[in-house]
Order: sequence, then C-alpha cells, then structure tokens
Amino acid sequence: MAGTGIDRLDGRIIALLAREPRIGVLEMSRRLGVARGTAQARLDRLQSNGVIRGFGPEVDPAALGYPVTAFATLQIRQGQGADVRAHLTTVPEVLELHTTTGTGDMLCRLVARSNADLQRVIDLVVGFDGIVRASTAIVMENPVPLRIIPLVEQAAEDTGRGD
Amino acid sequence: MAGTGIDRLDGRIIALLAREPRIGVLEMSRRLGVARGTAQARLDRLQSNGVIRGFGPEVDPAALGYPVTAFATLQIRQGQGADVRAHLTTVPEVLELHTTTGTGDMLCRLVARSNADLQRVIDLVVGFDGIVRASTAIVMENPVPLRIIPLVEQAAEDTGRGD
DNA sequence: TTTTCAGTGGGCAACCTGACCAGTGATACG
DNA sequence: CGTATCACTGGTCAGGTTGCCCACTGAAAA
Repeated sequence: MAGTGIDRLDGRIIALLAREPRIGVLEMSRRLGVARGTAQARLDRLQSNGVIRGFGPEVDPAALGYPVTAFATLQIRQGQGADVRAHLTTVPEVLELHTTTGTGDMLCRLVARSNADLQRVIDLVVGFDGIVRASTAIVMENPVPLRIIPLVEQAAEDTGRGD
Repeated sequence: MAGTGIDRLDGRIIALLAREPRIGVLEMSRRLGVARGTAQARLDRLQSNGVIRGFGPEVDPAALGYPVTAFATLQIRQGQGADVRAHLTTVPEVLELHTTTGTGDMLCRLVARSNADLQRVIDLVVGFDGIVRASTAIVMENPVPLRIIPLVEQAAEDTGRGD
C-alpha cells in the first residue's frame, strides 16, 4: 500500500484511456507527447501497481434486459454473515455486495427485468434464513454514473510534482 | 430498448473479454471457434447495441490512496434536487449518485483517504443547503465486487437459442 | 564523481487490424 | 416452389501496431 503515487502523466494516461480505451500505446504516446517506451513503461507500472485493475468490458444491464436497479440494505442474524454472502453470490441479479458499519448490515446492488420482476429478485435475496430484515430503494435516476476521472485528477494533483 | 437479445455466443464473447480484455478479435475468434469476421461483427453489434458500453480502465481507488468507501443516504429538501446533483458532481470523492424511491432520497458512493478524511468528505457533501439529513454507512468488506458475468450468462440462457 | 533511473529516438520482424471478396446454408417471403 | 436476405466461413491484402532490442541523455541519489 506504499508508493502508489500518481503523477500528472499517469493521470493523463488514465484519462485518455477512459475517453478512448481502444487506442494503442503508440497512439497514446503521440497524444501525450512522450516516447512510446515511456507510455509503455507507465502503463505497465500502473497495471502492476494495481491502480489499473484491467480493461474489462463495461456491460449495461439495461441493454441485457435488466433496466431496473435497486439497492437493498440487509440486516443479518448474528453469525450468519458467511452463509448470507455465499447465498447472495449465487444470485446473478446481485451485482455487488458490501458489508457495512451500522447495524451489522449489508448493502447490495440489484437489477431486475421490471418492477414486477424486482419482487422475484428480492424474494430470492431475502428468502434466506440468515436475513432478518431488508429495505429496498429503487433507483430512479443516475445523475452521476460510476466515475473515477475526477478522483484520478485530484490524486495526480496531490501527489505529482510534474509530468 | 427492443431487440437487444443476447445469445450464447454473445455471452461467451463477453465472458472471454471480461477474463482477458486485451486479446484482439483474431485471438478471440480462435478461442470461440468461429471465423474472425463473425467475432468482429458480433463485437461491433454488441457495442452499437449498447450492451458493451466500452472498455474503460478499471481504476482502484484504494491504489490511488482512497481506501475507504462509504455509502451515504441523503434526504433532500423539496425542489432542491437539481442543485444538490450539481453540487455533488463537483466533489471528486463522489463516485456515483442515484436518486431513489423512498423519502425522495439520494444514495451516493463516496471514497476517502482514511476514516478521518471521510469526515471531511461528508462535510463537503452534506454541507450544502438543499440537504436536510444524511446517514452514512462505511464499507468494511466487499464480498461481491461489481460483477456482470453471472447476469450475462443468465441473459444468454434466457434469450439465446444456440450459438 | 559515479551509479542509477526514467526518458528519448531509432530500428526490426512478427503480428493484428480493417477492409474487402466469393461461396454456403438456413430462414423468411412472395 | 423459387428467391431474397442474412449470418457465417475462409481467404487475401496493405498498412499500422506491438514487443523487443539498442545507444544516448539528463537528473537525482549515493
């Protein structure tokens, strides 16, 4: 967890990749105004650093036929955490699961084919012994989709001496 | 929002890309046992469909120096929604923002440099006129990181006649 | 002063891409 | 029952890109 400092060049690399992910190292080096070897080395380092985890395809659940998103807060019976995790892992509609502070709770992101279908998903999720209570919030709008660039830029400013 | 049906071949393409995002169309066609043109056409269609939104780099906030994640539920004063959105958009630590059913609320994902730093971020977020109340849950563990493959596979089974 | 490191600019063969094309089998349609 | 349409195959082609190598420079650390 140590020297993962990001400088401005790294920030520009990430921002560029976010905007046009399909460009290669050569094109990248041209846009950045550095040598190809430099771009290559930086990119390699960002990946082995773990700053860039990968380039997996971003799949839109809505386009797959799952336009409804919801967040469910779960209250778990003492000591049943592991079982609940295992159970939720088997439900494809559970896109994400976190354990949180608060009332020994979990928070999970769900998708469904429709509001009606959401009922089925919720039943699937909470129809499990270790779950005491669940409260669900249906997402209406998503004014800020998952983003990272502003944070990258701030990190680059904070750490980077130059580029 | 119509014919975005995914068949098994599409499912395999997405799964393959998720596992090894850097492979090209040629290698992909070899692994899938289809002609290159087919793989290319499928991939193009998945992208213009919007099923695959892109291949942006997945950046790990922890590696950037933001190891703390939290979810904040915000209660907004009537009619102030737009202002709050605009405000939250300017905060880099806000990674994601949703408006949800419930008490006319919003849910946002935050990151911070430390638990102490989270206080600063929360102050930044809620120190805004339109926000009436906020409750924050700090993420401890992430048993299921954001995933899509299980859903893709289910969608492929449901829709696809073959591959 | 010397070592180390990041970056530069260049060159090379091997490979991949995007763009074509003709041919085939299945399906839908008049 | 022909026939158009569509997805797929398997092939070619030029041009661009990758991964790898090298020698050289400048700055910072030892």
